[in-house]
Amino acid sequence: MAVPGRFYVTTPIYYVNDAPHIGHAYTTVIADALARWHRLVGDDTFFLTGTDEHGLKVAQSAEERGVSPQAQANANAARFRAAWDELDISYDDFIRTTEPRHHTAVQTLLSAVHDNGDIELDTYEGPYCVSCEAYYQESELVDGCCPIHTGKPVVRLAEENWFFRLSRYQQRLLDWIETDPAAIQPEGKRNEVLGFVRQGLDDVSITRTSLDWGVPVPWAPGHVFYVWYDALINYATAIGYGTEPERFTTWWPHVHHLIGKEIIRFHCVYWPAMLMAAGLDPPHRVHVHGWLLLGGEKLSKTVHGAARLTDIAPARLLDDFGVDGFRFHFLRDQSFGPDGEFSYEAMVARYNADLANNLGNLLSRVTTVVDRKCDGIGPAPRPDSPLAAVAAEVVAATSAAWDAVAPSQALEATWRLIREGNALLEAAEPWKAEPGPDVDGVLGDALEVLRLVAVLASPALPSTTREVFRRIGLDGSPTDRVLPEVAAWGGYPGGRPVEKGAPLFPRIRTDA
RNA sequence: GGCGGCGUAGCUCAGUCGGUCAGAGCACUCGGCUCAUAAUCGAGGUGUCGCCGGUUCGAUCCCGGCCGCCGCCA
Repeated sequence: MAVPGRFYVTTPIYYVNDAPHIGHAYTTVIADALARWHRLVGDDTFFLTGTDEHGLKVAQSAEERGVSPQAQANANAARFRAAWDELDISYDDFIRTTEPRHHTAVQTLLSAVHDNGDIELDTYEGPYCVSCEAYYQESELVDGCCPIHTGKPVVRLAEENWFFRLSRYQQRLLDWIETDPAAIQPEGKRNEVLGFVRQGLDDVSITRTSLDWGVPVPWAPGHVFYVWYDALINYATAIGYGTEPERFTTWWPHVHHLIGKEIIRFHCVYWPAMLMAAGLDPPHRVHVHGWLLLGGEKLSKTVHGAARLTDIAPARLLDDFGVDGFRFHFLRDQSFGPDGEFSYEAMVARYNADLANNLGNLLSRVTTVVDRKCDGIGPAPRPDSPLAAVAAEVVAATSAAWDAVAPSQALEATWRLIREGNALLEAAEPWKAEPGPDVDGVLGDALEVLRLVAVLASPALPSTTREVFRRIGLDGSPTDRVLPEVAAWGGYPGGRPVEKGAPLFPRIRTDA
Protein backbone atom coordinates (compact mmCIF):
# COMPACT_ATOMS: atom_id res chain seq x y z
CA MET A 1 0.00 0.00 0.00
CA ALA A 2 2.69 2.45 0.95
CA VAL A 3 5.01 3.50 -1.80
CA PRO A 4 8.62 3.62 -0.64
CA GLY A 5 10.20 6.97 -1.18
CA ARG A 6 6.99 8.88 -0.71
CA PHE A 7 6.20 10.59 2.56
CA TYR A 8 3.14 12.67 3.29
CA VAL A 9 3.02 13.98 6.85
CA THR A 10 0.34 16.03 8.54
CA THR A 11 -0.24 17.82 11.80
CA PRO A 12 -3.77 18.34 13.02
CA ILE A 13 -5.15 21.61 11.76
CA TYR A 14 -5.28 23.86 14.76
CA TYR A 15 -8.49 25.41 15.90
CA VAL A 16 -8.24 29.01 15.01
CA ASN A 17 -9.79 30.21 18.23
CA ASP A 18 -6.75 29.02 20.18
CA ALA A 19 -3.53 30.93 20.49
CA PRO A 20 -0.46 28.99 19.37
CA HIS A 21 1.09 27.31 22.40
CA ILE A 22 3.84 24.83 23.03
CA GLY A 23 1.44 21.91 22.73
CA HIS A 24 0.79 22.88 19.13
CA ALA A 25 4.50 23.51 18.67
CA TYR A 26 5.34 20.04 19.96
CA THR A 27 3.40 18.24 17.26
CA THR A 28 4.43 20.69 14.59
CA VAL A 29 8.15 20.54 15.34
CA ILE A 30 8.07 16.76 15.23
CA ALA A 31 6.23 16.76 11.93
CA ASP A 32 8.75 19.24 10.60
CA ALA A 33 11.73 17.17 11.69
CA LEU A 34 10.20 14.07 10.14
CA ALA A 35 9.62 15.93 6.89
CA ARG A 36 13.21 17.18 6.92
CA TRP A 37 14.51 13.70 7.61
CA HIS A 38 12.58 12.23 4.72
CA ARG A 39 13.78 14.95 2.40
CA LEU A 40 17.30 14.17 3.59
CA VAL A 41 16.99 10.55 2.58
CA GLY A 42 15.64 11.62 -0.78
CA ASP A 43 11.98 10.79 -0.33
CA ASP A 44 9.32 12.78 -2.13
CA THR A 45 7.92 14.62 0.83
CA PHE A 46 4.83 16.68 1.45
CA PHE A 47 4.31 18.34 4.81
CA LEU A 48 0.93 19.82 5.63
CA THR A 49 -0.29 21.93 8.50
CA GLY A 50 -3.00 24.56 8.76
CA THR A 51 -5.99 25.88 10.63
CA ASP A 52 -9.51 24.73 11.37
CA GLU A 53 -11.73 27.77 11.03
CA HIS A 54 -15.38 26.84 11.16
CA GLY A 55 -17.70 26.06 14.01
CA LEU A 56 -19.75 27.64 16.68
CA LYS A 57 -16.91 28.91 18.84
CA VAL A 58 -15.34 30.90 16.04
CA ALA A 59 -18.69 32.38 15.11
CA GLN A 60 -19.40 33.30 18.71
CA SER A 61 -16.08 34.91 19.47
CA ALA A 62 -16.23 36.86 16.23
CA GLU A 63 -19.62 38.16 17.23
CA GLU A 64 -18.33 39.16 20.65
CA ARG A 65 -15.61 41.20 19.02
CA GLY A 66 -17.88 42.65 16.46
CA VAL A 67 -16.00 41.25 13.50
CA SER A 68 -16.97 38.77 10.84
CA PRO A 69 -16.06 35.13 11.41
CA GLN A 70 -13.80 35.31 8.39
CA ALA A 71 -11.95 38.32 9.75
CA GLN A 72 -11.58 36.57 13.07
CA ALA A 73 -10.21 33.49 11.32
CA ASN A 74 -7.86 35.51 9.15
CA ALA A 75 -6.31 37.21 12.12
CA ASN A 76 -5.77 34.04 14.09
CA ALA A 77 -4.59 31.93 11.19
CA ALA A 78 -1.90 34.53 10.68
CA ARG A 79 -0.73 33.98 14.24
CA PHE A 80 -0.18 30.31 13.58
CA ARG A 81 1.73 31.02 10.41
CA ALA A 82 3.90 33.51 12.25
CA ALA A 83 4.57 31.05 15.06
CA TRP A 84 5.62 28.35 12.62
CA ASP A 85 7.78 30.69 10.61
CA GLU A 86 9.53 31.62 13.83
CA LEU A 87 10.22 27.97 14.56
CA ASP A 88 11.63 27.16 11.12
CA ILE A 89 8.70 24.95 10.22
CA SER A 90 9.16 23.86 6.62
CA TYR A 91 5.57 23.15 5.72
CA ASP A 92 4.81 22.66 2.04
CA ASP A 93 1.25 23.83 2.40
CA PHE A 94 -0.74 25.66 5.03
CA ILE A 95 -4.36 24.81 4.58
CA ARG A 96 -7.27 26.83 5.88
CA THR A 97 -10.68 25.26 5.99
CA THR A 98 -12.34 28.45 4.78
CA GLU A 99 -10.57 28.25 1.44
CA PRO A 100 -12.69 27.51 -1.63
CA ARG A 101 -10.63 24.44 -2.49
CA HIS A 102 -11.56 22.98 0.86
CA HIS A 103 -15.27 23.64 0.46
CA THR A 104 -15.06 21.88 -2.86
CA ALA A 105 -13.28 18.88 -1.38
CA VAL A 106 -15.66 18.58 1.59
CA GLN A 107 -18.72 18.79 -0.60
CA THR A 108 -17.30 16.34 -3.10
CA LEU A 109 -16.25 13.79 -0.52
CA LEU A 110 -19.38 13.89 1.58
CA SER A 111 -21.57 13.91 -1.48
CA ALA A 112 -19.88 10.70 -2.50
CA VAL A 113 -20.78 9.23 0.89
CA HIS A 114 -24.31 10.55 0.49
CA ASP A 115 -24.58 9.05 -2.97
CA ASN A 116 -23.44 5.73 -1.56
CA GLY A 117 -26.34 5.84 0.85
CA ASP A 118 -24.34 6.23 4.03
CA ILE A 119 -25.58 9.70 4.92
CA GLU A 120 -29.26 9.78 5.77
CA LEU A 121 -31.77 12.12 7.32
CA ASP A 122 -32.75 11.28 10.85
CA THR A 123 -33.95 12.96 13.98
CA TYR A 124 -31.59 13.93 16.74
CA GLU A 125 -33.19 14.30 20.08
CA GLY A 126 -31.65 15.14 23.36
CA PRO A 127 -31.14 17.65 26.17
CA TYR A 128 -30.23 21.03 24.77
CA CYS A 129 -28.88 24.08 26.59
CA VAL A 130 -30.13 27.26 25.00
CA SER A 131 -27.30 29.31 26.43
CA CYS A 132 -24.65 26.98 25.05
CA GLU A 133 -26.57 26.32 21.86
CA ALA A 134 -25.43 22.76 22.25
CA TYR A 135 -26.72 19.29 22.94
CA TYR A 136 -25.53 17.28 25.88
CA GLN A 137 -25.58 13.64 26.81
CA GLU A 138 -27.94 12.68 29.60
CA SER A 139 -24.89 11.56 31.55
CA GLU A 140 -23.33 14.99 31.35
CA LEU A 141 -26.17 16.80 33.01
CA VAL A 142 -25.88 18.04 36.55
CA ASP A 143 -29.19 17.65 38.35
CA GLY A 144 -30.96 17.90 35.04
CA CYS A 145 -29.20 21.15 34.23
CA CYS A 146 -26.50 22.27 31.88
CA PRO A 147 -23.04 21.39 33.29
CA ILE A 148 -21.72 24.81 32.27
CA HIS A 149 -24.73 26.96 33.07
CA THR A 150 -25.34 25.18 36.33
CA GLY A 151 -28.82 25.56 37.65
CA LYS A 152 -30.18 26.29 34.22
CA PRO A 153 -32.56 23.57 33.09
CA VAL A 154 -32.01 22.09 29.67
CA VAL A 155 -34.82 21.71 27.21
CA ARG A 156 -35.56 18.64 25.17
CA LEU A 157 -35.11 19.38 21.56
CA ALA A 158 -35.40 17.33 18.45
CA GLU A 159 -33.74 18.34 15.23
CA GLU A 160 -33.64 16.82 11.81
CA ASN A 161 -30.02 16.14 10.98
CA TRP A 162 -28.05 14.23 8.46
CA PHE A 163 -26.38 11.21 9.97
CA PHE A 164 -23.37 9.32 8.82
CA ARG A 165 -24.08 5.62 9.15
CA LEU A 166 -20.94 4.89 11.08
CA SER A 167 -22.57 1.80 12.53
CA ARG A 168 -22.23 0.09 9.17
CA TYR A 169 -18.44 0.40 9.27
CA GLN A 170 -17.61 -1.47 12.44
CA GLN A 171 -16.42 -4.61 10.70
CA ARG A 172 -14.52 -2.77 7.99
CA LEU A 173 -12.72 -0.71 10.61
CA LEU A 174 -11.81 -3.82 12.56
CA ASP A 175 -10.57 -5.47 9.38
CA TRP A 176 -8.42 -2.45 8.62
CA ILE A 177 -6.84 -2.27 12.07
CA GLU A 178 -6.33 -6.00 12.37
CA THR A 179 -4.94 -6.43 8.88
CA ASP A 180 -2.41 -3.64 9.31
CA PRO A 181 -1.30 -3.72 12.95
CA ALA A 182 1.02 -0.77 12.40
CA ALA A 183 -1.72 1.50 11.10
CA ILE A 184 -2.28 3.04 14.51
CA GLN A 185 0.74 3.58 16.70
CA PRO A 186 1.76 3.07 19.40
CA GLU A 187 0.25 -0.32 20.08
CA GLY A 188 -1.51 0.78 23.25
CA LYS A 189 -3.44 3.39 21.34
CA ARG A 190 -4.31 0.86 18.67
CA ASN A 191 -5.79 -1.36 21.35
CA GLU A 192 -7.81 1.52 22.66
CA VAL A 193 -9.32 2.03 19.25
CA LEU A 194 -9.99 -1.66 18.83
CA GLY A 195 -11.76 -1.73 22.16
CA PHE A 196 -13.86 1.24 21.25
CA VAL A 197 -14.88 -0.11 17.86
CA ARG A 198 -15.71 -3.52 19.28
CA GLN A 199 -18.23 -1.95 21.63
CA GLY A 200 -20.29 -1.10 18.61
CA LEU A 201 -20.64 2.20 16.86
CA ASP A 202 -23.53 4.63 16.78
CA ASP A 203 -24.37 6.73 13.78
CA VAL A 204 -23.18 10.29 14.05
CA SER A 205 -24.88 13.53 13.27
CA ILE A 206 -22.69 15.42 10.86
CA THR A 207 -24.75 18.50 10.02
CA ARG A 208 -26.10 21.51 11.85
CA THR A 209 -28.82 23.99 11.12
CA SER A 210 -28.21 26.18 14.13
CA LEU A 211 -25.39 28.11 12.56
CA ASP A 212 -24.22 29.00 9.08
CA TRP A 213 -20.46 29.31 9.72
CA GLY A 214 -19.46 26.13 7.97
CA VAL A 215 -19.41 24.29 4.69
CA PRO A 216 -22.92 24.14 3.22
CA VAL A 217 -24.44 20.72 2.70
CA PRO A 218 -24.93 20.63 -1.07
CA TRP A 219 -28.07 18.51 -1.06
CA ALA A 220 -29.73 20.16 1.95
CA PRO A 221 -30.06 23.94 1.94
CA GLY A 222 -29.87 25.43 5.42
CA HIS A 223 -27.50 22.75 6.73
CA VAL A 224 -23.78 23.08 7.22
CA PHE A 225 -21.44 20.24 8.07
CA TYR A 226 -20.47 19.93 11.69
CA VAL A 227 -16.99 21.32 12.05
CA TRP A 228 -15.17 18.06 12.76
CA TYR A 229 -16.40 16.36 9.61
CA ASP A 230 -15.34 19.32 7.58
CA ALA A 231 -11.98 19.60 9.31
CA LEU A 232 -10.78 16.04 8.84
CA ILE A 233 -11.14 16.33 5.11
CA ASN A 234 -8.37 18.94 5.01
CA TYR A 235 -5.91 16.09 4.65
CA ALA A 236 -7.51 15.20 1.34
CA THR A 237 -8.08 18.75 0.18
CA ALA A 238 -4.45 19.74 0.37
CA ILE A 239 -3.31 17.03 -1.99
CA GLY A 240 -5.94 17.81 -4.56
CA TYR A 241 -9.02 15.78 -3.67
CA GLY A 242 -11.89 17.00 -5.80
CA THR A 243 -9.69 19.28 -7.88
CA GLU A 244 -6.55 17.46 -8.98
CA PRO A 245 -7.24 13.72 -9.11
CA GLU A 246 -3.78 12.74 -10.29
CA ARG A 247 -2.07 14.66 -7.56
CA PHE A 248 -4.40 13.14 -5.03
CA THR A 249 -3.56 9.60 -6.04
CA THR A 250 0.13 10.43 -5.88
CA TRP A 251 -0.10 11.13 -2.18
CA TRP A 252 -3.08 9.21 -0.92
CA PRO A 253 -3.15 7.02 1.11
CA HIS A 254 0.59 7.29 1.84
CA VAL A 255 -0.07 9.61 4.72
CA HIS A 256 1.34 9.78 8.21
CA HIS A 257 -1.04 11.63 10.51
CA LEU A 258 0.52 13.00 13.69
CA ILE A 259 -2.09 13.59 16.35
CA GLY A 260 -2.48 14.08 20.08
CA LYS A 261 -4.25 11.40 22.04
CA GLU A 262 -7.34 13.52 22.60
CA ILE A 263 -8.39 13.26 18.98
CA ILE A 264 -7.82 9.57 18.42
CA ARG A 265 -11.45 8.82 17.85
CA PHE A 266 -11.80 11.32 15.09
CA HIS A 267 -8.69 10.15 13.29
CA CYS A 268 -8.88 6.43 13.91
CA VAL A 269 -12.61 5.82 13.67
CA TYR A 270 -14.63 8.55 11.99
CA TRP A 271 -12.06 9.60 9.45
CA PRO A 272 -11.16 6.13 8.17
CA ALA A 273 -14.85 5.24 8.04
CA MET A 274 -15.68 8.38 6.08
CA LEU A 275 -12.92 7.59 3.64
CA MET A 276 -14.15 4.05 3.18
CA ALA A 277 -17.66 5.33 2.67
CA ALA A 278 -16.37 7.64 -0.03
CA GLY A 279 -14.61 4.76 -1.73
CA LEU A 280 -11.13 5.72 -0.58
CA ASP A 281 -8.46 3.91 1.40
CA PRO A 282 -8.00 4.66 5.09
CA PRO A 283 -4.81 6.47 6.12
CA HIS A 284 -1.55 4.55 6.01
CA ARG A 285 -0.39 5.55 9.49
CA VAL A 286 -1.76 7.42 12.47
CA HIS A 287 0.93 8.26 14.99
CA VAL A 288 -0.56 9.16 18.35
CA HIS A 289 1.43 11.10 20.88
CA GLY A 290 0.76 12.00 24.48
CA TRP A 291 0.59 15.32 26.18
CA LEU A 292 3.13 17.61 27.65
CA LEU A 293 2.40 17.82 31.31
CA LEU A 294 3.38 20.95 33.12
CA GLY A 295 5.85 19.69 35.69
CA GLY A 296 8.16 21.40 38.11
CA GLU A 297 6.84 24.08 40.33
CA LYS A 298 8.61 26.96 38.76
CA LEU A 299 9.13 27.74 35.17
CA SER A 300 11.50 30.61 35.89
CA LYS A 301 10.83 34.15 34.97
CA THR A 302 10.58 33.32 31.32
CA VAL A 303 7.38 31.40 31.61
CA HIS A 304 6.44 32.30 35.12
CA GLY A 305 2.82 32.89 35.71
CA ALA A 306 1.83 30.20 33.30
CA ALA A 307 -0.63 28.07 35.18
CA ARG A 308 -1.33 25.89 32.21
CA LEU A 309 0.81 24.60 29.44
CA THR A 310 -1.54 26.03 26.90
CA ASP A 311 -0.73 29.47 28.23
CA ILE A 312 2.88 29.19 27.14
CA ALA A 313 3.55 30.71 23.76
CA PRO A 314 6.57 29.31 21.92
CA ALA A 315 8.01 32.79 21.48
CA ARG A 316 8.46 33.11 25.23
CA LEU A 317 11.13 30.43 25.15
CA LEU A 318 13.01 31.51 22.05
CA ASP A 319 14.99 34.26 23.73
CA ASP A 320 16.58 31.78 26.09
CA PHE A 321 17.04 28.78 23.86
CA GLY A 322 17.01 30.00 20.31
CA VAL A 323 14.94 28.31 17.65
CA ASP A 324 17.07 25.18 17.50
CA GLY A 325 17.36 24.92 21.25
CA PHE A 326 13.58 25.09 21.47
CA ARG A 327 13.12 22.47 18.78
CA PHE A 328 15.71 20.20 20.32
CA HIS A 329 13.91 19.97 23.64
CA PHE A 330 10.69 18.75 22.10
CA LEU A 331 12.46 16.26 19.89
CA ARG A 332 15.05 14.92 22.31
CA ASP A 333 13.53 15.27 25.76
CA GLN A 334 10.07 14.00 25.01
CA SER A 335 9.66 10.48 23.78
CA PHE A 336 7.02 10.38 21.12
CA GLY A 337 4.02 8.42 22.33
CA PRO A 338 3.52 8.67 26.07
CA ASP A 339 2.85 11.82 28.02
CA GLY A 340 5.96 13.72 28.99
CA GLU A 341 6.92 16.26 31.57
CA PHE A 342 7.57 19.74 30.36
CA SER A 343 9.73 21.85 32.60
CA TYR A 344 11.92 24.83 32.07
CA GLU A 345 14.61 23.32 34.26
CA ALA A 346 14.71 20.15 32.22
CA MET A 347 14.87 22.20 29.07
CA VAL A 348 17.89 24.08 30.39
CA ALA A 349 19.57 20.88 31.50
CA ARG A 350 19.14 19.27 28.11
CA TYR A 351 20.28 22.34 26.26
CA ASN A 352 23.42 22.69 28.34
CA ALA A 353 24.33 19.02 28.29
CA ASP A 354 23.70 18.13 24.67
CA LEU A 355 23.95 21.37 22.77
CA ALA A 356 26.37 23.56 24.73
CA ASN A 357 28.63 20.98 26.37
CA ASN A 358 28.69 18.28 23.74
CA LEU A 359 28.04 19.61 20.26
CA GLY A 360 28.86 23.28 20.73
CA ASN A 361 31.94 22.65 22.79
CA LEU A 362 33.23 20.01 20.39
CA LEU A 363 33.06 22.55 17.61
CA SER A 364 34.87 25.10 19.75
CA ARG A 365 37.72 22.86 20.82
CA VAL A 366 38.26 21.41 17.35
CA THR A 367 38.31 24.77 15.63
CA THR A 368 40.73 26.15 18.22
CA VAL A 369 43.18 23.30 17.86
CA VAL A 370 42.96 23.37 14.06
CA ASP A 371 43.76 27.03 14.28
CA ARG A 372 46.87 26.40 16.39
CA LYS A 373 48.18 23.22 14.86
CA CYS A 374 47.04 23.42 11.25
CA ASP A 375 47.13 27.14 10.59
CA GLY A 376 43.36 27.20 10.50
CA ILE A 377 43.07 24.84 7.55
CA GLY A 378 41.01 21.75 8.30
CA PRO A 379 42.78 18.50 7.42
CA ALA A 380 41.05 15.52 5.84
CA PRO A 381 39.85 12.59 7.97
CA ARG A 382 41.64 9.26 7.95
CA PRO A 383 39.96 6.65 5.77
CA ASP A 384 40.89 4.01 8.32
CA SER A 385 39.82 6.08 11.31
CA PRO A 386 38.63 4.15 14.34
CA LEU A 387 35.54 6.32 14.14
CA ALA A 388 34.56 5.13 10.66
CA ALA A 389 32.87 2.02 11.97
CA VAL A 390 31.20 3.93 14.78
CA ALA A 391 29.90 6.44 12.28
CA ALA A 392 28.34 3.71 10.17
CA GLU A 393 26.57 2.32 13.22
CA VAL A 394 25.39 5.75 14.22
CA VAL A 395 24.00 6.46 10.76
CA ALA A 396 22.15 3.17 10.77
CA ALA A 397 20.72 3.68 14.25
CA THR A 398 19.74 7.26 13.55
CA SER A 399 18.00 6.30 10.34
CA ALA A 400 16.12 3.45 11.94
CA ALA A 401 14.87 5.70 14.71
CA TRP A 402 13.66 8.47 12.43
CA ASP A 403 11.93 5.89 10.26
CA ALA A 404 10.18 4.59 13.36
CA VAL A 405 9.04 8.09 14.31
CA ALA A 406 11.26 8.10 17.38
CA PRO A 407 13.05 11.46 17.24
CA SER A 408 14.35 11.15 20.77
CA GLN A 409 16.06 7.87 19.98
CA ALA A 410 17.35 9.24 16.69
CA LEU A 411 19.07 12.14 18.39
CA GLU A 412 20.37 9.94 21.16
CA ALA A 413 21.92 7.74 18.49
CA THR A 414 23.46 10.70 16.70
CA TRP A 415 24.93 12.08 19.91
CA ARG A 416 26.91 8.91 20.40
CA LEU A 417 29.13 10.10 17.58
CA ILE A 418 29.77 13.36 19.39
CA ARG A 419 30.79 11.51 22.54
CA GLU A 420 33.08 9.26 20.56
CA GLY A 421 34.59 12.28 18.90
CA ASN A 422 35.30 13.88 22.24
CA ALA A 423 36.78 10.62 23.53
CA LEU A 424 39.05 10.36 20.50
CA LEU A 425 40.41 13.82 21.17
CA GLU A 426 41.03 12.95 24.83
CA ALA A 427 42.93 9.86 23.83
CA ALA A 428 45.04 11.52 21.15
CA GLU A 429 45.58 14.92 22.77
CA PRO A 430 46.45 16.72 19.56
CA TRP A 431 46.89 20.00 21.42
CA LYS A 432 50.03 18.55 23.02
CA ALA A 433 51.56 17.11 19.89
CA GLU A 434 53.75 18.67 17.25
CA PRO A 435 51.98 19.49 13.99
CA GLY A 436 52.20 16.65 11.53
CA PRO A 437 50.30 13.75 9.98
CA ASP A 438 49.17 12.33 13.31
CA VAL A 439 47.66 15.57 14.46
CA ASP A 440 46.11 16.13 11.06
CA GLY A 441 44.53 12.71 11.11
CA VAL A 442 42.90 13.15 14.48
CA LEU A 443 41.63 16.62 13.73
CA GLY A 444 40.41 15.51 10.33
CA ASP A 445 38.44 12.77 12.05
CA ALA A 446 36.96 15.30 14.45
CA LEU A 447 35.95 17.59 11.62
CA GLU A 448 34.36 14.66 9.86
CA VAL A 449 32.40 13.90 13.03
CA LEU A 450 31.15 17.46 13.00
CA ARG A 451 30.18 17.21 9.35
CA LEU A 452 28.29 13.97 9.89
CA VAL A 453 26.54 15.24 12.99
CA ALA A 454 25.53 18.37 11.11
CA VAL A 455 23.92 16.18 8.46
CA LEU A 456 22.25 13.77 10.85
CA ALA A 457 20.99 16.45 13.22
CA SER A 458 19.84 18.81 10.48
CA PRO A 459 16.17 17.76 10.82
CA ALA A 460 16.23 18.87 14.44
CA LEU A 461 18.62 21.82 14.21
CA PRO A 462 18.23 23.27 10.73
CA SER A 463 19.97 26.58 11.21
CA THR A 464 22.77 25.69 13.62
CA THR A 465 23.81 22.70 11.54
CA ARG A 466 24.14 25.01 8.55
CA GLU A 467 26.37 27.15 10.73
CA VAL A 468 28.49 24.12 11.64
CA PHE A 469 29.04 23.53 7.94
CA ARG A 470 30.08 27.10 7.44
CA ARG A 471 32.47 27.08 10.42
CA ILE A 472 34.32 24.02 9.18
CA GLY A 473 34.65 25.54 5.74
CA LEU A 474 32.06 23.59 3.80
CA ASP A 475 29.99 25.24 1.10
CA GLY A 476 26.24 24.94 1.06
CA SER A 477 24.10 23.19 3.58
CA PRO A 478 24.04 19.78 5.28
CA THR A 479 20.91 19.00 3.32
CA ASP A 480 22.29 19.62 -0.14
CA ARG A 481 23.00 15.97 -0.73
CA VAL A 482 21.04 12.95 0.36
CA LEU A 483 21.70 9.82 2.35
CA PRO A 484 23.36 7.43 2.15
CA GLU A 485 26.15 9.08 0.14
CA VAL A 486 26.35 12.16 2.29
CA ALA A 487 26.63 10.07 5.44
CA ALA A 488 29.53 7.92 4.25
CA TRP A 489 32.69 8.32 6.28
CA GLY A 490 35.28 10.57 4.65
CA GLY A 491 33.09 13.24 3.15
CA TYR A 492 35.03 16.10 4.67
CA PRO A 493 37.48 17.05 1.94
CA GLY A 494 40.15 18.80 3.99
CA GLY A 495 41.98 21.91 2.93
CA ARG A 496 39.13 24.14 4.03
CA PRO A 497 39.48 27.21 6.20
CA VAL A 498 38.05 26.64 9.64
CA GLU A 499 36.54 29.42 11.70
CA LYS A 500 36.32 29.45 15.48
CA GLY A 501 33.51 31.92 15.97
CA ALA A 502 31.37 32.54 18.99
CA PRO A 503 29.86 29.63 20.94
CA LEU A 504 27.19 27.98 18.85
CA PHE A 505 24.99 27.36 21.87
CA PRO A 506 25.95 29.70 24.71
CA ARG A 507 25.68 27.87 27.97
CA ILE A 508 22.70 28.89 30.05
CA ARG A 509 23.69 29.75 33.60
CA THR A 510 21.41 28.42 36.27
CA ASP A 511 22.96 30.01 39.34
CA ALA A 512 21.23 33.17 40.50
C1' G B 1 -20.90 5.12 35.83
C1' G B 2 -18.58 2.73 31.10
C1' C B 3 -13.98 2.04 28.39
C1' G B 4 -8.75 2.82 28.37
C1' G B 5 -3.78 4.47 29.83
C1' C B 6 -0.06 5.31 33.39
C1' G B 7 2.65 4.28 38.38
C1' U B 8 10.63 1.30 37.11
C1' A B 9 17.27 4.70 40.26
C1' G B 10 17.41 11.90 43.26
C1' C B 11 15.10 13.73 38.10
C1' U B 12 13.12 12.60 33.00
C1' C B 13 12.19 8.07 30.94
C1' A B 14 13.59 3.01 28.21
C1' G B 15 12.72 -2.12 28.70
C1' U B 16 11.18 -7.20 29.84
C1' C B 17 5.77 -11.67 24.21
C1' G B 18 7.90 -14.70 32.59
C1' G B 19 14.18 -17.07 33.61
C1' U B 20 22.23 -12.42 33.71
C1' C B 21 16.29 -7.46 32.41
C1' A B 22 17.07 -4.54 36.77
C1' G B 23 18.73 -0.19 32.17
C1' A B 24 19.90 5.05 29.51
C1' G B 25 20.65 10.18 29.90
C1' C B 26 20.90 13.97 33.47
C1' A B 27 22.31 15.01 38.51
C1' C B 28 25.93 13.43 42.20
C1' U B 29 31.03 11.40 44.03
C1' C B 30 36.14 10.26 42.97
C1' G B 31 40.22 10.41 39.54
C1' G B 32 42.60 12.28 34.79
C1' C B 33 43.12 16.43 31.39
C1' U B 34 43.53 21.67 30.48
C1' C B 35 42.51 22.33 23.38
C1' A B 36 37.41 23.77 24.62
C1' U B 37 31.27 27.38 26.33
C1' A B 38 33.95 25.87 34.82
C1' A B 39 33.49 22.38 28.90
C1' U B 40 35.81 17.03 28.12
C1' C B 41 37.57 11.77 29.30
C1' G B 42 37.48 7.43 32.83
C1' A B 43 35.35 4.94 37.10
C1' G B 44 31.17 4.53 40.59
C1' G B 45 23.96 2.51 41.00
C1' U B 46 22.52 -0.52 48.20
C1' G B 47 16.16 1.05 43.07
C1' U B 48 11.08 -3.89 47.68
C1' C B 49 10.30 -2.24 38.87
C1' G B 50 2.65 1.54 43.14
C1' C B 51 0.23 -2.03 47.15
C1' C B 52 -2.06 -7.00 48.24
C1' G B 53 -3.13 -11.71 46.58
C1' G B 54 -3.06 -15.67 42.59
C1' U B 55 -0.93 -18.79 38.50
C1' U B 56 4.18 -20.85 37.88
C1' C B 57 9.98 -24.49 39.14
C1' G B 58 10.45 -19.04 38.71
C1' A B 59 6.92 -12.48 37.96
C1' U B 60 8.93 -6.22 37.65
C1' C B 61 6.88 -8.47 33.10
C1' C B 62 0.58 -13.02 33.12
C1' C B 63 -4.38 -12.98 36.11
C1' G B 64 -7.61 -10.71 40.11
C1' G B 65 -8.34 -6.88 43.64
C1' C B 66 -6.83 -2.18 45.71
C1' C B 67 -4.54 2.84 45.89
C1' G B 68 -2.90 7.19 43.21
C1' C B 69 -2.67 10.18 38.64
C1' C B 70 -4.78 10.90 33.77
C1' G B 71 -7.72 10.55 29.15
C1' C B 72 -12.09 9.53 26.20
C1' C B 73 -17.47 8.84 26.47
C1' A B 74 -19.87 10.81 19.75
